[in-house]
Amino acid sequence: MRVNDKELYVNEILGLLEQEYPQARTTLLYKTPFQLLVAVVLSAQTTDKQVNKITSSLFEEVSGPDDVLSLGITLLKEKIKGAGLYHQKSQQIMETSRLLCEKYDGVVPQNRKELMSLPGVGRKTANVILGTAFDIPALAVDTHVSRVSRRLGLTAGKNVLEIEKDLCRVVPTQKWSSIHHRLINHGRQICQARKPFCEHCLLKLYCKYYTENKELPKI
DNA sequence: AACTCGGGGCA
DNA sequence: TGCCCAGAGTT
Repeated sequence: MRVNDKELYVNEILGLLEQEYPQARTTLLYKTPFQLLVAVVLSAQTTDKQVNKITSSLFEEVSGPDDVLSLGITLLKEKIKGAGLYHQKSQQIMETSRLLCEKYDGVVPQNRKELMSLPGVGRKTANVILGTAFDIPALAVDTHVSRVSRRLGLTAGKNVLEIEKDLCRVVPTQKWSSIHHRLINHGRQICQARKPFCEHCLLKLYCKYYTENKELPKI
């Protein structure tokens, strides 16, 4: 497929996704970049429903890293109980808050290197923050995005870096944060790993696994 | 690339 | 019960 055809193809897919998911905002609750950071850290191995339950009360008291410090590790752990892996996450959030206050004047940095130096913040979380809170072009590739991208033939890569690189070539990154949420919603609601609802999928004619009747990658 | 970490919701 | 969830860190 030529590059122009590929762009056309991607634009058609993005148009259908926009039609399916008109609202282009995150399902995660947050008002400050720091709250987004905490919400994304909590979301590992935890359903967004559970994350929202925790953050809706936590964020009444916590809006910046200094609030976490004054809360203390014991109360913090108590408040995020219910998230998966909350023992290590409470320590990571505490340490990250301490680093932000001491080295970054309490402000969440706006570049990937510094973000990833914070405990609990990996490449995916860093890219979500850059793209969503700061509107900086950054593609956050998680399991849903990688699965949907592979099924639609937007990438041939398997690991996240390859997929991120492939997507950068075909997706308009200035609109990424909205596209990101749509790909995720599609992956969670329709294009599920084990039981995809292909009959309800607006994109099925673009899916090589559907049209070629191949076995779906189940990631 | 494989492995560990592990609370809670849901069938 | 068994499976899964908007991952990161270490080896």
